[in-house]
Amino acid sequence: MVYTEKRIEHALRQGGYKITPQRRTIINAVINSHEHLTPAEIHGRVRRENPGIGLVTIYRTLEILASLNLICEMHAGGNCRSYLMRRPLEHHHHLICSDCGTVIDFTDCNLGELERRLSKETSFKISGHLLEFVGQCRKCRGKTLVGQDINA
Amino acid sequence: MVYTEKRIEHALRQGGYKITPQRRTIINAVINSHEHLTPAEIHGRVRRENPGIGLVTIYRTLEILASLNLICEMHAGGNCRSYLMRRPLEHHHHLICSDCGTVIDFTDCNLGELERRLSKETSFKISGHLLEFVGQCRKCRGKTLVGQDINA
DNA sequence: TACTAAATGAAAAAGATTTTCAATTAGCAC
DNA sequence: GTGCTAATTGAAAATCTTTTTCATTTAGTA
Ligand SMILES: [Mn+2]
Ligand SMILES: [Mn+2]
Ligand SMILES: [Zn+2]
Ligand SMILES: [Zn+2]
Repeated sequence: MVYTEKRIEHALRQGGYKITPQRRTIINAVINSHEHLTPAEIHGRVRRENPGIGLVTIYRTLEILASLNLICEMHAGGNCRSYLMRRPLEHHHHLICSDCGTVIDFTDCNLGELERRLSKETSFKISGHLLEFVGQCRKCRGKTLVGQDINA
Repeated sequence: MVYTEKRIEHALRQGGYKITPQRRTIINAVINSHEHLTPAEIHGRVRRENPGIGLVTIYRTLEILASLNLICEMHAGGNCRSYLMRRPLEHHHHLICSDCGTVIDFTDCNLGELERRLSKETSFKISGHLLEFVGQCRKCRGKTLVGQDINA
């Protein structure tokens, strides 16, 4: 199921939100990028088409889109800035280069059984999960010799 | 293997860092908490023992401790502030309540095989992973009816 | 005890995100 | 189409978080 502009606008309407030119522009910027963008980056792109648009509107729109599950946030290791990214075509996860930031998507995670067990043991109603592997890409290997575990 | 003050100080010395009263206080604050604390929260606690200590010193010390793998950061969904947390006794992951922020640790993740495959396919040298489940705890359930997927 | 590089804290700077509020506008009723 | 109204927008200010600078202090060592 692909997230087209039409579908996203439909979802917005369903949620009781209005369709404004600003929102249209933002949605297009996000749809048309295959990268994970920060609000500031989205602002930069959106301005090319609509120079007057404010960064605040980006934040507000992204918040709505995220609340409707149309896009979502990404939390990379290292410096924990909030990176917003486009909603992909399907559930997937990331493999991130800790040096250059390259992000590779992958789709299989097989966490269903673990999720079921946790849910049972803790009485949580689990609604999602975040899985990221961190390492060094081929390019970046050979420069440093670190190897850190980002879990805790 | 438990991270006592002594062991952490040893690791600092090994890394070429000096042991200062400030660092001692910060380490103790982190060791003695079973919660995940932000730099500001750590500052608050540390000040009770050493009122003059600056927030900058917290940041600097936490950065060192993280670089030595003695503590690490946590990236929760929702508002992506960087939460620092104490290094637990072993590799583990989190189950987080999206409403009240309660964090439950769990240790099994069985990601070895997936990691090996990814590593092979992408030529990444994988050094760690981050796995978090998000949901609603028992208490918080019954209030709202959301159910979001935090992946992308 | 003296030396020196490392560490500290105050203050400023830099960034990111949120709040406020007056002006504008999308969607709807007529 | 016209007008109404609540939602939306953007500028500015306010908040927060994190980093940088720099003068002063201090831990570790000889
Ligand atoms: Mn933990
Ligand atoms: Mn992705
Ligand atoms: Zn890389
Ligand atoms: Zn809860």
